[in-house]
Amino acid sequence: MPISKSHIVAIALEMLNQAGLEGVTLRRLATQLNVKAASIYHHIPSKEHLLDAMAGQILAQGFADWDFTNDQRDWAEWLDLLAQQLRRSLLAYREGARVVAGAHPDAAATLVLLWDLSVRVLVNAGFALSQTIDITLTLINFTFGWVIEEQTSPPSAQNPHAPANDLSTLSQHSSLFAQAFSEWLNRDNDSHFSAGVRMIINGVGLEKPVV
Amino acid sequence: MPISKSHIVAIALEMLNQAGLEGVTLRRLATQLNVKAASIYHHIPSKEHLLDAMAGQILAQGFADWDFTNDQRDWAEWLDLLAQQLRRSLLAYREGARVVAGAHPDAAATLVLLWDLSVRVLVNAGFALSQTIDITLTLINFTFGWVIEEQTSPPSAQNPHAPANDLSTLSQHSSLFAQAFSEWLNRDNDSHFSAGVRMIINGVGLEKPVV
DNA sequence: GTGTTAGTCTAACACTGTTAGGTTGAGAAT
DNA sequence: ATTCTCAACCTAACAGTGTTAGACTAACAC
Repeated sequence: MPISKSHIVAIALEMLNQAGLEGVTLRRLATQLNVKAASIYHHIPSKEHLLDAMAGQILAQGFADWDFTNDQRDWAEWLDLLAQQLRRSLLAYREGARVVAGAHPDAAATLVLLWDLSVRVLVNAGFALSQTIDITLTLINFTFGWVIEEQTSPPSAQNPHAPANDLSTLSQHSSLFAQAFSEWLNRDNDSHFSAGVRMIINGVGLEKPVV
Repeated sequence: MPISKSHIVAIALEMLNQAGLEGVTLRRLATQLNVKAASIYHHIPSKEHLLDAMAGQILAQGFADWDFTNDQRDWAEWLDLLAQQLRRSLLAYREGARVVAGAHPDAAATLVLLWDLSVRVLVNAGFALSQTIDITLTLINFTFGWVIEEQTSPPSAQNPHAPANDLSTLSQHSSLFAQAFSEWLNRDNDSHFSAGVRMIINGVGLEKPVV
């Protein structure tokens, strides 16, 4: 049975979760496919294209069960749903946010659907056209930045309950910061992210033109 | 005159702006320093450390003229200043946001100062301790996500006035999106970013406990 | 049976980060 | 003045990377 592009991408994503982004090499990937590295080029023109395809697949999987036609949602619920689902999709793979953010944009067909739907929902909710881009871009870029940071220092295997966050290394410097940080640690990452999303959505609400 | 760590980092940053992140290789860097690649290891233990030092330098330069003691600022002005200056610092170098976001956190001493100051300003303004982390993290992660996206597709040399943005490739798919996008293009990137920052700050304002 | 072609292979190229071990030269110690 | 030390550099190599050229094989079409 010959290998196919989708098969290559599937194995590459598996390898991404096991070995991380720098662990995904063409020779290792080929070995996993019972094939030599050069053969991959018969299906994919370059590693860059492979990463693009992986990014596309990550998003496609993350939004597989979505209905992209319903643009009559409440705008605030929509934005929350968008951010939460995007984060979940990126978290599904090790360094997923980095992979998707680093991919060529046209490789992710799912993003087109998301953008289009977001503009339609926001327009239907009464936002001005130009605002719809600002709002969606703000939320999406926030989510990418958040998950990239979230995924850079994953919880160690030794201590799975350690904060998956860069801040832990800073907390020893200032007592006030350390106090704020330790209090902040009482909630989990989901709650932290939701707090950020809530603030953004609340801010968006203030931009809504009165009808 | 022997080379030094700071000299290496300075040339590496120069090379970053000229050749991009993937163009910064130890052999090219050594050539630029009139030295062989192995000699760099006498001053820096690994490329990872070099990238960390570059990230630290990018932030140190971007916030060189800052006073980190004044924590009596207006909280909203402070957050705006933080976001704007952070973005400017990252934009100063090609792929600067990627470099800083990818660095080990403790490599950037400037971030410690920023975090500490931010917590103090927000506490002084009446925010709860745990909120100060949420707020600062939201703004910083948003800024990183924004600038990473902003720097991934820089304006081409052929058409310097083209949008430095991924969205351009999407605008051909949907007419409503294309319309929103073209209207959005009438403003420049600074204005788009400021709109995002403003929304976030407005949302933060709603979280402020009443005194 | 012959031709075509998809799919794989071997071999190599030009790189990369990194290390081991050798050379040089200047300043300190005796 | 001579030895010693050591920082700073060197050459050479290793193991790995993405990528390409060109040869082989097996299956299908006519």
